Amino acid sequence: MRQVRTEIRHGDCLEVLKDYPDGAFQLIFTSPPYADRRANTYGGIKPEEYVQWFLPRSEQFLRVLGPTGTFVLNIKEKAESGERSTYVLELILELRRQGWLWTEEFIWHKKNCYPGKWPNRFRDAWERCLQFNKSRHFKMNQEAVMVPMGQWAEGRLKSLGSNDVIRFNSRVGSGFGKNIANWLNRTMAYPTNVLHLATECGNKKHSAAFPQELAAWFIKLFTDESDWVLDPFVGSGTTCKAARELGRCSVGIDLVEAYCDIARSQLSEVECLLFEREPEYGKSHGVRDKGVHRGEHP
Amino acid sequence: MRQVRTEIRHGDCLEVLKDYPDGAFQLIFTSPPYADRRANTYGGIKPEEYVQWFLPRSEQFLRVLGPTGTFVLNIKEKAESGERSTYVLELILELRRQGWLWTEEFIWHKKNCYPGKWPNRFRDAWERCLQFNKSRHFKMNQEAVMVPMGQWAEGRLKSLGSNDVIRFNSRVGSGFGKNIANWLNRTMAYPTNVLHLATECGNKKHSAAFPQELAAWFIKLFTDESDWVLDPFVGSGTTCKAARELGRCSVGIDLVEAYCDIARSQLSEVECLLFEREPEYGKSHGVRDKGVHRGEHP
DNA sequence: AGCTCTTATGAATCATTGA
DNA sequence: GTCAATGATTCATAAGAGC
Repeated sequence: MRQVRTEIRHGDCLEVLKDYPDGAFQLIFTSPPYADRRANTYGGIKPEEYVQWFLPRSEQFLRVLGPTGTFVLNIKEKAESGERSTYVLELILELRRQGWLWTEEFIWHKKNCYPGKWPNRFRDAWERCLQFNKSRHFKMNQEAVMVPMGQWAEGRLKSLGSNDVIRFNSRVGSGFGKNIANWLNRTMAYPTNVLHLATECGNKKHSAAFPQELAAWFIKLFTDESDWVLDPFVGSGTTCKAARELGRCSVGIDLVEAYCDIARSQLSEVECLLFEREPEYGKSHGVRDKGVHRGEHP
Repeated sequence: MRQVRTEIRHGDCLEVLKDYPDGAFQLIFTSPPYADRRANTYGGIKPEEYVQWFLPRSEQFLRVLGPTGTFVLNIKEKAESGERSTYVLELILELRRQGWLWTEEFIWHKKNCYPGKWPNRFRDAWERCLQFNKSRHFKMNQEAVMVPMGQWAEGRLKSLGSNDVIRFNSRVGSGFGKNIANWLNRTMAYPTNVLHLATECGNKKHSAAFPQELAAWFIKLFTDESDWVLDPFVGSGTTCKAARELGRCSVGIDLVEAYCDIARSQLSEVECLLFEREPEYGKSHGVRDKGVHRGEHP
């Protein structure tokens, strides 16, 4: 493994990103401050101002993203006076005008969503993960996120007894054995555009807006090892933590200094884990940077 | 149970709905022809013309919907030359300008989605069910769609077939029904805004665009018995079938005569089922109309 | 009756071909 | 070129056949 670099930068991504050259990143994954949420820390952008606040920043994203890169935006509009806000819809339309291709909308189904009961509304159990690209020909490693097949195949696999295994071992190449071999290869299936993930519970010191697995899924899908990942609203650092554990370099930016501190401390824990694991494999992973780096560009 | 009336009307809903008075319906549930889909039967509305095609019709929907009524639109944009179409987003924005409140967006997660493999896209496993209202104060029967909690209840609920649901719906208040009601209350939870349903496979003579359970869910949630339900693009009649089995009156409209015929024949089967089931409960359900009625307004 | 296994079939999407 | 039609790909269901 090559050296994995991780930078946590304090500041407004609109300004900080000017330090980075064109096409520096392969993936931008972020969950921006939602309109009127986290008002105490981010100043609470109003829904009607959200699009105009976002566009100059996404212009920078467009610049620093590589030609085959992907921008994934995790967002969900709130309900306000009985209605869903429309600023996310308007944002999608404006991002297209800015030059982005709106490739796909993934659904993150929150298996354990926030509890509550209202007379005219059920609990909100999903968020959008909007995929944008600069080109139709972007990098996508579909095999990296394959999942075990459903119960239909599961049932069939269970019924494969020792006879079948013997037959498989001894007769590969012949017609029948070959069929089984092909069939065994098909125990994994490609996922769909609906992701089922539970929100991480509050056992961590600082709850993240999304589970690390969500960031990890998109990182595996849209980057290779040593690629650079950006989270311009990094919060408690989940994206960078996921990137680091997957051997991807990353830059996380946050307006709030306290969040940057949290992110750095979380990343130090990752570092420890990596060192502990190393002896298991009996070889150096080349992880020499014990702290979290700052200021070195991709 | 009072008489359940079901009308299947042939024609363009834009014209046919002029026969119906203001506020005649409590729920409009429909899955309109998607842009560029079903071109052979519906003429295939182009994405860029879709909003302008839809708006005059939704203006009629707004008129015939009662003040506490709900309009649920099942729709999904296609992917075209690598991008998702934006006409659904634009439609939502235009419907708000027309006077609708965009109350909620439910996600129908299609457990068995269409297969396929592409280099830059996974299979599409979800559709939108957009909820619109005329007022913040709409009718919503949350208890009618409660779902089993956890595995223990799930196993027991499997044995509860549709007969039991009918029994539960129709006989709450009597001793037996009350016990069921109590038991249900302890083991049932409110659902979220994500619905997990499989598309019905081609075992039926004519495949519907959505499973009957999807229509039934919204009918139970947003109407009472004897309320009127409208599906202005009724297709093979799934909405009216669901409405009828739940004791709701309904009007289904379709541009294609052949679809109207299918819908009517499906409804005749419902009629037979209702008559067959009746002796089980030893009382009249008041279903006297053996055919499918036409022309009588709510 | 319960099982297993086979098979048909979808509101899909993209690349290619032909007008 | 731009547009329409066709083929290849693929997986969760449920009906149906066989034991």
